Amino acid sequence: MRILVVEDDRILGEAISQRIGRMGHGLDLAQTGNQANQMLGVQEYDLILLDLNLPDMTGNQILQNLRKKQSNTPVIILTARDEIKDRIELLDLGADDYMAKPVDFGELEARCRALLRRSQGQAQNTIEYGNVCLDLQACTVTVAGVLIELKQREFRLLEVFIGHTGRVLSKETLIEHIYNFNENPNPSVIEIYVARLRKSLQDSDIHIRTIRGLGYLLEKHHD
Amino acid sequence: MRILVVEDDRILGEAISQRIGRMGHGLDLAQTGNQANQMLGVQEYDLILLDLNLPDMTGNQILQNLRKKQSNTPVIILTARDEIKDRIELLDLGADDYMAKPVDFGELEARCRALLRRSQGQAQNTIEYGNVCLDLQACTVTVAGVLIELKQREFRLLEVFIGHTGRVLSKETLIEHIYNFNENPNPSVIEIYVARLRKSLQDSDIHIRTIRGLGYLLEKHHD
DNA sequence: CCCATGTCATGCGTATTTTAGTGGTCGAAG
DNA sequence: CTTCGACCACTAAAATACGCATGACATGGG
Repeated sequence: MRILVVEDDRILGEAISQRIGRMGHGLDLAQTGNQANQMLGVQEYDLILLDLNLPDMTGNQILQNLRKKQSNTPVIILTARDEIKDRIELLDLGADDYMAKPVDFGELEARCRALLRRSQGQAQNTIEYGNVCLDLQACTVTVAGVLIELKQREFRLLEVFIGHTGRVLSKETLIEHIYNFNENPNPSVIEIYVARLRKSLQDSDIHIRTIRGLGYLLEKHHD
Repeated sequence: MRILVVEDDRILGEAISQRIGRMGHGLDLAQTGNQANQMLGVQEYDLILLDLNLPDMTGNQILQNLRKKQSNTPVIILTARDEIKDRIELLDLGADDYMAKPVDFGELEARCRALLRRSQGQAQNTIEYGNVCLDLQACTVTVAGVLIELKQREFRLLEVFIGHTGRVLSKETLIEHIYNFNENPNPSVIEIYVARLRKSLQDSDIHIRTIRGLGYLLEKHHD
């Protein structure tokens, strides 16, 4: 999962980044509205943490901008202001949640988990597809109830696949979801991880179909 | 949209119901945990407002119960307690949001709207023409509901045809649409792909008519 | 320093795309 | 009505791009 943190306060931004980073997600930090908009133009995110008070524009504008593009990435607002009116407006604008500063990191993590879960169309902390079950918190995977070992990257890849079932995912798209902005690996690394994932999933009833020239597609097995 | 309100306090429950009802949604009110579980067994809801302190069981149990059934209906918790710990647990249990009592009705409405929007927002990106249906995300095509296999180029070509129904498309135009600027294939490749597409579409109710000297035209079949 | 993990480079096999070539069809002009 | 030329359909085979396996090379934490 790939998360954008928009926060001008360097200290707070870094603190959040660290915390989120430890959850094992790809993460970008924008310190101005402009920067944020640029990044949003280039990259699709799975979650956005948005500070309202930015030096160059209000979080409001960023949010409007985002929704205008038909994006439905979940957004959590961070705000020092606690006037209910504003919050309502933001929720109506398309924010999904908000938190008042000072931020309680534990709660922030929980809310991130809840929203990420929802945007994947699941309301549980484990995602199941076929006989494969991901535990997002423990970062473990079971196939038919048997625990299997996945490396971090493999796990994240599988997470993206299961979160986008029914969609063909190109190597580029997959890279965007499991790498940071400043990382530019060769798209062929995806081939490697797909290969490893396939090996790990060979006893499961799902498999990754390659669609030549387009990407990969997660499917249930039907022999 | 159909909403379940679980709230034992009669006054508050009615107030919420009225308010939500005015948003134009169908609504049921449960005053006990048992009642709630019963209703959840019979009816599928699009959103649940759940009071934590019920006479016969905790909201917790209802939530667990719900998630055990693989339901991913969004849930908003209503709670008088405002200890952060509890809230985190609930979010982790699969709640999507919470509000502290006393409830601000404006805010409640806004949150409901946000969650409903999100759960609806999984619109499918498909184009239909006749009995042919393109899924742009999965890059798949069905004819009369049956999945057919198309190569990448064939798919793109069909996409262009369906996106320009009622227009005669010259080979040159088609090439411009499915090739990059720097690629300059022989215009006759289009003939090949049209031939292959025709073969794939022979069981459909659309066909590609040749207009000699001008190009091709996608039409619905009428024998 | 060593091991675990992640990334990259090479070469091979195959699926897809493109070209080439042959024969067929259409339509206009004689 | 016939004939001619241009355009189109179709097959087979060549060329290419793509994906995969393997192993070598980085990197970073213990």
